[in-house]
Parts: sequence; structure tokens; C-alpha cells
Amino acid sequence: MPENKLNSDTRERILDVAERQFMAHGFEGTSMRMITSMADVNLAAVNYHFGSKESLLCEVFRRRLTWLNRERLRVLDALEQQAKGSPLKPSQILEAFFGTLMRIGEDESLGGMTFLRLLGRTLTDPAEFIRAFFASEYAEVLERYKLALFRALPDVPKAEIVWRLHFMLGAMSYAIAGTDILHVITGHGIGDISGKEEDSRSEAKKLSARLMPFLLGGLRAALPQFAETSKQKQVPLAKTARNQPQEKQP
Amino acid sequence: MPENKLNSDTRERILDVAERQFMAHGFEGTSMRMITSMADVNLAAVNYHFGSKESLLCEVFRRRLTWLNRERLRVLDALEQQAKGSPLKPSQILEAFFGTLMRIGEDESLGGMTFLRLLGRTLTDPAEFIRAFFASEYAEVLERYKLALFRALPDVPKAEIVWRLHFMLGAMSYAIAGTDILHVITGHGIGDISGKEEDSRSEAKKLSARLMPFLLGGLRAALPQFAETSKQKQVPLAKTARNQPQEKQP
DNA sequence: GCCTTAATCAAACGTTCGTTTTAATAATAG
DNA sequence: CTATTATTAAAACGAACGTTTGATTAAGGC
Repeated sequence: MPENKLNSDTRERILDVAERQFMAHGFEGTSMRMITSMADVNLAAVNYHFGSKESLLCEVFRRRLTWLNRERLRVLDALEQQAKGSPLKPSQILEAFFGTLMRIGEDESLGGMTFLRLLGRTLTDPAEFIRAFFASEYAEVLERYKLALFRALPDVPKAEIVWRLHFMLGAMSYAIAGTDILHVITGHGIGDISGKEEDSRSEAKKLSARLMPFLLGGLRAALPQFAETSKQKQVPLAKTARNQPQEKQP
Repeated sequence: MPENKLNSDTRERILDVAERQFMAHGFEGTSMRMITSMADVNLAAVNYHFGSKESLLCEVFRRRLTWLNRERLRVLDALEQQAKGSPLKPSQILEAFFGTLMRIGEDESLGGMTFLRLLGRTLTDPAEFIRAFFASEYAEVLERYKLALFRALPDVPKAEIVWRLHFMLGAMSYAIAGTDILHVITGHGIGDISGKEEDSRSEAKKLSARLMPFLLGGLRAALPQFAETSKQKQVPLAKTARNQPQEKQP
């Protein structure tokens, strides 16, 4: 039985091209013929090596998410160990979760901004098989971080934390997807998608530095007041609550 | 020349069905045959009345966005007029922009949660014609609100405000799209998409009450510090800046 | 009455898609 | 060398898609 030879070169080339094409045009917008022709392999190669187009996308993700999941758990473990039983600070948890993700954008061998953008785009494209895939891939990590947040913010209702985690994931997806309506606001794009790979590192760093305080501010914001009975007036708007949950400082 | 008769009934029925199907399955995932059969019209009816599938989606949006744009400008105008030249509070601006959107979810005649979810889903599905459409539809409103935020937060760099506006749009899109990985966190879904229309109002109200403080907290969060020179250590994470930009209280 | 026009209908068109099939090629093991 | 296996190559398949065509119906205007 022959081992890999340089045939795995074909596999890797397909994965690299698919990652870039899925990022640029989305899953539906990328055809097998685009992928195979740009990777200089036969049309049937994808089905031979990966079984189907859907499995190819999953493999593109698995290649990167394996590192991400392990690293996220590793950092959280290290933080909790050095905290010796006391709850972590919310900023630490966010840095471990979102900061670890951002590090992918800084390192081309981990996928770089190409993979980050693909991730952001795919997370908001809820094809059924994709949702199922991410659900199983993320289950363990999300559970761990959710519990850490519960402990870090004991005064905030758990349902509220879950919702805010949800909002944070949304802001993050948008932030790393990049291909948005931001150019409408600024009058010009954030920067071409097919920009220079050179400053992919610094781009990811800046993005991370901007996103992190935003997420933390949202996470620790005032709790909502559910005034179900009183109708709020139209223009003189209702004031938001002022009972800020304070961050635990161990 | 005959006027509308009750033929416009066909148009409306197509729009209603298309709105719901695009929401549930996305643009690519919804076929013309699905739409026309559910609307009990002939397959050719869509092309006859709207020209193409893409034009149909645009018309589905235009029907709702006309109100949204006008209302957003009206509320902002009213706020600025009653402020008599002094800058608005960030919370007022967010309430005018995002709160107005959320009111659509509370009113079935404005589109309800169905339209909100469609909007959230579509905003993150950057097909080219969709981005072009939203760019032109949102240009004026976003420009006005951007300027209002600049005035409301004079101590925050304008680029930073633009980025945070971007993050806020991401959190909002995710929040109203709903079909996310939140069920992974909670262990069960937020609620079925095809849920009861009865409590669509209260659902939108609760969502708004939860999202708004989050956005405001993120908008007013600590400014990032760009420590380009010093490499941050791995596990003992760098602290975030503490120079909070304070909200102007006129 | 007839003409014009709007609207609906059944049927087909041409394309693109993911996938499969069948054959040919290269490499290894016995 | 031969047999076996892994990979590539060319071609076609069948289904689904958005769209178009041409006939048919219904409704005013004159």
C-alpha cells in the first residue's frame, strides 16, 4: 500500500484554493469547476479526495479549527489554574476566546485573514449542514467559556450573559467578515479583500485591538429593564438603566 | 388602459410569500418554483411582475425600507431640533437608529419579525447585487447618523466611531437574524423561526431591550491602545485601556 | 360589436451545477 | 514481471435553476 507520496500535494492545493474561493464568493457562489481549475487538478479530484463539496468545506474548516479549539481550551485552563479557584475577569475570558481567534489572522500558517474572513462569512450563512457542523465543532469550547462567564459575572442573569455572548459573536463575525456596508459609512472600502498579505498581521492586530474593548463594553453594559407595562414615548426616548454590573477584581 | 383591478393582489401575494421564504431559506435557497407555487401563481408571474428574481428581492426590501429610512430621518430630525444645536446623547442616537428598526419587529404591518430576520440574514450574505442595493438604500441615513455620532462623541476619533458603528451593525444583524449558533450555547434554540406570530411583538421588545444596552456599552467602551512596539505576553493578557470617553450630558 | 392591453397559463429552453462513470496512468508489493 | 492499488483524466449524467415563449383569457375604450 503506497503512502502519501506527493499526492497529498493535490489535497493541500485543493484545500488552499477552496479556502480562498469560499472566502471570496461564498459556498454557493463557488463552483467545483472554479476550485479544480484554479488548483490545476481534475474536476473529479474533489469528489475523490473529499467525497463531496460539503465535505470539502468542512475539511477546510477542520484544518484550522482543530488548532483554535485546542488553543482556546489551553488558554482558559491556564488562566483558571493561575486564578486558583477564584473567578476570572471578564476581560481575561474575552481575550482568551476572541483574542485567540484573532491570532489566526496574524499568522498565515494558521489561516490568516483569509480564513478569518471565511469564518465570519460562513457563520452568517446558515445553510443547514454548516450550522450542524459548527454546532458540533464549537459545543465543548462554548460550554466551557459560558460557564467561565457565569462565574465571572455572578450578578448578571445567566440568560443575559448568553444573549450578550450571542451579540458578541455577531459583532465578531461582522468584524472579521469585512465585506460589509462599512464602505457606505466611510465612503470607501475598508481595504480590498485581495489586499496585500504583507500587512495581514498588523491588520488583524488593529482589528483585534478595536474589537476587544467594544465587546467588553457591551458585555459589562447596563442591564436592561423590562418595562412591559409602560409604553415608551416616541421621540423623547426612554432612558437606559444605570445599574452597571461591576467587574470582579480578584 | 385598465388600472390595477385586483391584479395587484397577485403582486402582494408574491411579495408576502417571497419575504417569508427568503427569510427561511435565504436567497439562493429559495427557488422561483417554491415562491410561485406557495403563492398560487404561475411560474412566470414573478418575471412578469418584477422582471427577475433579484429584482423581486429588492422590491421585498424596498417595500419596508421606505418606511424605515423615512422614520429614522424623522426621529433624528426631531431630536436635533429639540436639542437646539447641542450634540445629542449617544443613547438617543442609538435609540433612534436601532430602536426604529426594532419597532418593525413589533408591528406586523411593517414586516414584523419575519422581515427583521430576513434583513439580518441578507445583510450578512454579501451577494454583489445585494450589497449594491443596500449601499444606495442606506447611504443617506447612515451619513446623517454618522455625523450625529461624531458630534455626540467629540473625544473619540472618528475612525473609531466608524468601526464601532460597524460592530454595532454586526451585533444587530446577528441579533435579528436569530438563526445562529446560540442554540449551541443554551442547549436549545431561541425559538422556532416559524413560531407563533402572536408574541412577535413582545419578542421584538425583549430583543430590543437586550440589544440596546449592549450596543451602548460597546460604543462607549474604553478606547483601544495600539501598542505596536510591545509584544503582549501569551497567557497573562494585556490590560485594556481605561480612558473611558464620557457621554456628553447637555 | 371589435381592438388594445394587461394578466395568466402551460410548456419548453438553455445553462449550470454536483456528481458519477469508465478508462488510462503511475507507483508499490510480492 | 505481474497484480494491486491509488490517483488522474475525459466525458457524460441527471437534476435543478432562472428565464422566455406563445397561446389564452379577461377587461375596458370607442
